[in-house]
Amino acid sequence: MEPRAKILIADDEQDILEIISYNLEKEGFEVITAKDGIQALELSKIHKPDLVILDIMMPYKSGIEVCNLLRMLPEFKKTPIAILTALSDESSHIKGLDSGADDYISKPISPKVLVSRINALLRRTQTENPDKKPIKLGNMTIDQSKFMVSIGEQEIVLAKKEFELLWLLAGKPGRVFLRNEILNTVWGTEVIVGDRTIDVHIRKIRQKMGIDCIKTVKGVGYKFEW
Amino acid sequence: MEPRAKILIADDEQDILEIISYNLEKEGFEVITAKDGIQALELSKIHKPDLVILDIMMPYKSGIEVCNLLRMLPEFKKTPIAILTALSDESSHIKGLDSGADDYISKPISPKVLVSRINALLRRTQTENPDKKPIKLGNMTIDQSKFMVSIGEQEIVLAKKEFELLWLLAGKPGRVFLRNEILNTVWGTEVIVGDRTIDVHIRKIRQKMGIDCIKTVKGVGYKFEW
DNA sequence: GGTTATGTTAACAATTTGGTAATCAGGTAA
DNA sequence: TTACCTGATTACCAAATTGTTAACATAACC
Repeated sequence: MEPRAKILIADDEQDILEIISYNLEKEGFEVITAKDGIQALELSKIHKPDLVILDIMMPYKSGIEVCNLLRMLPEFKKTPIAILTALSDESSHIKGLDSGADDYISKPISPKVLVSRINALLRRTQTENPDKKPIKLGNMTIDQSKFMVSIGEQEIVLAKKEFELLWLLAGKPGRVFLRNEILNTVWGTEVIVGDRTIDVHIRKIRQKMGIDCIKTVKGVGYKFEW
Repeated sequence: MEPRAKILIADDEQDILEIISYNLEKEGFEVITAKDGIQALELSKIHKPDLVILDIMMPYKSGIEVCNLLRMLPEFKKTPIAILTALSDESSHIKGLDSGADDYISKPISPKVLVSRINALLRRTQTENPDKKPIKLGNMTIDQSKFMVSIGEQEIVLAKKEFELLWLLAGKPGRVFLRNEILNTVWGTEVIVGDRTIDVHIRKIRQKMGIDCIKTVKGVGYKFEW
């Protein structure tokens, strides 16, 4: 498995840290743990995680304080931050969101649900962030930062979903992506869309690209082939 | 549309069972209902559902007990299990998640929301098997992730069933697969197909491959031999 | 040679996808 | 606000592909 995102998680309960780490690592994430607010801040600066999960109740600095401090650093302006808190504590919920956190997760939470929320967060920001390198195949370039595809001199503008779909397929040319995989990656596990949605987007991409570089594997899925 | 998942739902309230069944069947699911914990267990063993929904409060065995017992059976290790419970009952929330359930759904819930959570659960688990390593034998490669067979430079395109059949046989070269084994693996136990179906597919594979690498073992089955 | 299992072919059934247009949802400008 | 965009999704039917069956031919085995 290719390394996925780097996640920093801060909580003062060792048990929680272990359970969450275990589950995230199983999913292919790289996990960094911190056991208090100060450590969370320091480790964040060192490791530059792609996602930060902060418990509210921590020694020295609360999750909310850490969140606020991180947001002041330019490199964490856009990093997704999730705040963990006990179910009951409604008032901190509000504070948490005010502090610029992207999600608010109440404990207890099942590992699977946690993973899917993390995926959702990463997806949300990864598509907005101009941080990935453009894909180049022959005279074609797919540039995520500009949200643009060019073939030779010609520039093609794709809509968001179209681009995400193409990005996914072109990321591993030749590999067949099952319809389910595509749904999970581009649309996420939370949203439900009909069967034909994928086809329509594929069609639009083909139309705009002019060249048929997306092959249908009937009954299985789609693949990109240059 | 190919039949979708088989869902077992257990609740002691007849009304709930009916409402949920109705809505799930309308969505194309096959629904099995159980009215207590014991029945839920028995019917699960018989029908092997793809997803199990358990109410917490049930006679004889609670949903959590059933969940724990199911998880002990190898065939239910990975089956998604959702626990249904009344909104108020927070403590069971925790127990429910500890019991290895994949989702926790609080009643009351609208049919639409329920359906979408079921879809999410199914999708999450149905995709988990992305790519296996390609089979390589001499100059032949069978790559499941690319859904492609190549002999030397030549690429051969097989249809879905053809590929699955070849994948099975080539997975253990030399081993003879009984016709029944093939049916169970490629077609599944639910579908009934006639005798000649396998032969026809075998023929198509032989035809497309050009080389006869599938040997007939008369009265027994087929084997792959390079 | 008779019997049985498999091979072959073509027809048919079922499924999947492509294409088009309608609808929905969210944003933007007058 | 309203009217008007654009993108996303759905609906629907046509077209293509795939899967299955049936019927008959052929080969293997006794």
